[in-house]
Order: sequence, then C-alpha cells, then structure tokens
Amino acid sequence: MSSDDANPNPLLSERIRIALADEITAGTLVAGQPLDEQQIGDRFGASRTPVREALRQLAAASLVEIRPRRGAIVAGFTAERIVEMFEMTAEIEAMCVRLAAWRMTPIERSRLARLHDESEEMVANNDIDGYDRLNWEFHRTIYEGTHNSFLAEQAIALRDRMAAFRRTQLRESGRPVRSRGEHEKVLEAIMRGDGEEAARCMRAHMFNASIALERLTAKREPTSNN
Amino acid sequence: MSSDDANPNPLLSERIRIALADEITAGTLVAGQPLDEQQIGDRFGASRTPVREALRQLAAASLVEIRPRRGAIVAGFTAERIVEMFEMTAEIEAMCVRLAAWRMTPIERSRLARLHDESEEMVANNDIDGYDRLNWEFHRTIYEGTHNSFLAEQAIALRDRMAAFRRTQLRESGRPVRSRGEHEKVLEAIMRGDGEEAARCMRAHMFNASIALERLTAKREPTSNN
DNA sequence: ACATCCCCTAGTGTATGCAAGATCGTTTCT
DNA sequence: AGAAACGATCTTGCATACACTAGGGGATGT
Repeated sequence: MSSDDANPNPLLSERIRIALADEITAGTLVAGQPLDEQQIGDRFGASRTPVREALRQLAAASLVEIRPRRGAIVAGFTAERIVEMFEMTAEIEAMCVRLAAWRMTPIERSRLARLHDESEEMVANNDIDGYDRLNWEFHRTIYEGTHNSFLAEQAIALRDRMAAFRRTQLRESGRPVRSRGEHEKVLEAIMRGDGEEAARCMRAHMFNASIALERLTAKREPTSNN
Repeated sequence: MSSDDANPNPLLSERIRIALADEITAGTLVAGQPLDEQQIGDRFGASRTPVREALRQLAAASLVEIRPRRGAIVAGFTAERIVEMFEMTAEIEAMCVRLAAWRMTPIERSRLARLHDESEEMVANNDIDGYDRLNWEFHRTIYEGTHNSFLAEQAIALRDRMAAFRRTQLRESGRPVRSRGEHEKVLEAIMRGDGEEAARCMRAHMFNASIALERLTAKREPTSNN
C-alpha cells in the first residue's frame, strides 16, 4: 500500500479513505477523537461529500465508529483490541494455510517457494519495505491457494486493515530474520501437505509478530490512551 | 435482522441499504444487474445521495460490486460462491467454537445449554422463525464465549450477510431436527472443553446446512426471475 | 465491408444549499 | 442553589446542481 503508490485512481473519496486509514493505524489520530466532516474536507481541499463516503468505508472496516446524527469518532485501538485483531488474523491465516496445504496446485506451491527464496536477499539487505512486499505476496499466494475466492477476499480485506501494524512490527531489530524463519516452517508443512501443522506454524508466526509489535509500542508509548 | 424490525432509525440510507440487501439475498435482484443510482432513488423516493451511501455499504459487505465511474452491479451469487461463503462461515464458526470451548466461563456454558434446551420446543412445534432466533442466540453466545470482541464482531457481520441463506436452509423438511442434533454434538464437545472436536462438529453442522440449502435451491432454481 | 475516430449521451463523482436533530449554555422555576 | 426546560448554534442527513469520464453510435477513410 505504501510501496506502490502508482495508483492512477483519482477518486477523492479513495484518497481520503487511504489517508485517514493510515493516520488512524499509525496513531496520529487518537482513539475517540471526533472526526468533523467539514474540517477533514478543508484539510484535503475537498467538500463534505467524499469525506462522508470515506468515513462510511472506514466504519465498515471498523476503523471509525459512526453514531447516527452524532458524527464519527476514531475507533478505540486499545492495546487489548490490537491483540484481539492479531489473534483473529492469526486464526484466519491458519485457516487459509490449512486449506491451502491441501488444495494448492504444484504450480502454486512452486510459486510460493520461489517467493520465499527471493525474500532471502531482502532480509540480508535489511530491506524492510522490500521484505514487506514479498511478505504480502507470500501470504496472498496462500490465500489464493485456498481456492475459495470469497475467503481470499475477506483475508485480504482483513490484512489491509492490519497493514500498518504488520509493517511496524517488522522494524524490531532481528525480526525480519526470524519472520523469514517462521515462513520457512510454514512452507515446509505446506510442501508436505500437512495442513494442521502448517496452521500451527502460522499461528505461531502471527503470535510472534504480535509480540514484536507489543514490545515496540511498549517502548515508545508509555502514554495511557483511552 | 428479521426478528426485531422495530428499528426506530429514520436514516434513509440505512433503510435503503436494508431493503437492497434483502432483495439481493432473496434473489429479486439478479447477479450482474446494473444498479442505477437515480433509478433506485426514484424507487425509494430519495435522492442519489443516500442511495450512494447504501451502495457503498453493500459493497463493503460484498453484496454489490462498484466499478469506479462505471456504476454498481449486483455481486455474483453463483451457487459456487454461496458454497464458498458457507465454507468460510463454517471455518469461522469452527474457529469460534474452538476458542470458546477453551475460554467460556461456567456461566456462559450454562447459558448455552439453556438455549439449547429451549430450542427443543421450537423444533417440536416446527416453529422455523422461533428456532432461527434461538439458533442465532446460540451462535452468538459462542462468539462472545471466545472473549475476543473483534472476532465476535466479524463473525456477527458475516452471519448477517448469510442470514437469508441460513433461514432458507431451515425450510427443508426435517432440517430443524437434524440441525438441533448437530448443535447437541457441538454443545457436548464444548462442555468437555474439547475445542478441536467442537470445531469438527461445527464444520459438519455448517456443511450440512450448506447441503440442505443446495438441495432446496436446486429444486426451485430452474426458473429465471426477472 | 471493416476498422478507426469523434462526438454525444448517460451516469458517476463532487460541490453546495437547506432542513432537522443534537449539544451546550442560559434562563427560569421550585 | 439546584434542576429542568428552553433556545442558539453547530453538525449531520439529504436534495439539488454542476463537472467530468466512459461507452456507444455514427461518420469517414481505407
């Protein structure tokens, strides 16, 4: 999302939606803070209409909460809630990888292995953005490997919402190396067709990511947000 | 959604959203059919603005597809896609019940058992709507039993989208009895705290529901409605 | 006849205006 | 003085108006 901003989509509402989503996940906008339509519109040089659409979209992604006739506020991203989101993500990923281990075609499996190989270079160069991009491709290939396009769509949507957190988490020193090692375990289980084991490895992978994020945010945010 | 329509919310966009969602899940609106904003607005005596908001909401629920500057069309609800949705629902439900079996408090467990007991009467009287309502409560109690409110929200949202299909599926003769029997197996596993077994039972439960729906629609599908 | 280009139209994306509801301060009554 | 009621103001929800893009149909050239 941050890697390829060659988005030729000139839709104002989309741009506003992306920008607000980034600011919310990045913590620039504090939880509970009211979002005034006019004010946001001014900030982006737009009228209230596209802002409204963006806010509705964000509400559907539960990044903001809309109280009818009472305005929108930034949804509460307490540490507890982030942990919950990570747990759900972990379970969804585990579900996907379990199905994928059973259903992926040989071609899909080889693509997955190739992506994993390519990521080695990124890790060696400590190229966070590059690794994040390959990471995304790796997981997306698994989603598609479920051969359930509805599930894949939902997984992608969920991952999009978590994008900022996932990226942040990679900034912990040494995390990319360990992340890649965890991927390797998942990959091996997939190759063996052992769905249950792959699911367990994936759960562990996401759990570790969650812990890494927690350590990072605990360090630089001793502030209490409610 | 169908049980308590005592919705005092006078928001036009909400009413339109609900109405369109019903028509789509009921099959009144055929897949791929373009949804003209002006035309829909006229039909509801509203302007394009609330219609647009409703369409965006529906797009977020993937009931319609919006192509930028090219309008919205009813999302494809092919039999294949419905199966995919049921599979994902099954996996989500399985995930929830697995977590719930480990985490539910004694009070929550007893509430679940009580709901199951009460449903016996509904099944005996062949009260589809009543059973559907208790069914909903049963599953919702499981969602909350995961003690992960984010997961619970997502599960509820997903279930809402499937509401029409789930209700339809119960109309197959003898289905409520079997549905309740499947619930019983799930309940027993939860009571034993056996999450994995509960998950397996729940998957089977949803799979059977999916099959029942398929049999029903296959019977009356050969009609083209428009 | 077929392909290409252009214009036209239908329909979306955005801006603005207006009315109803919610919040908050003030006033008034007990 | 405290509480309830009232009104001013601000913000949302909806309607209307305008701009711009995509797709289609017709004309033109090969």
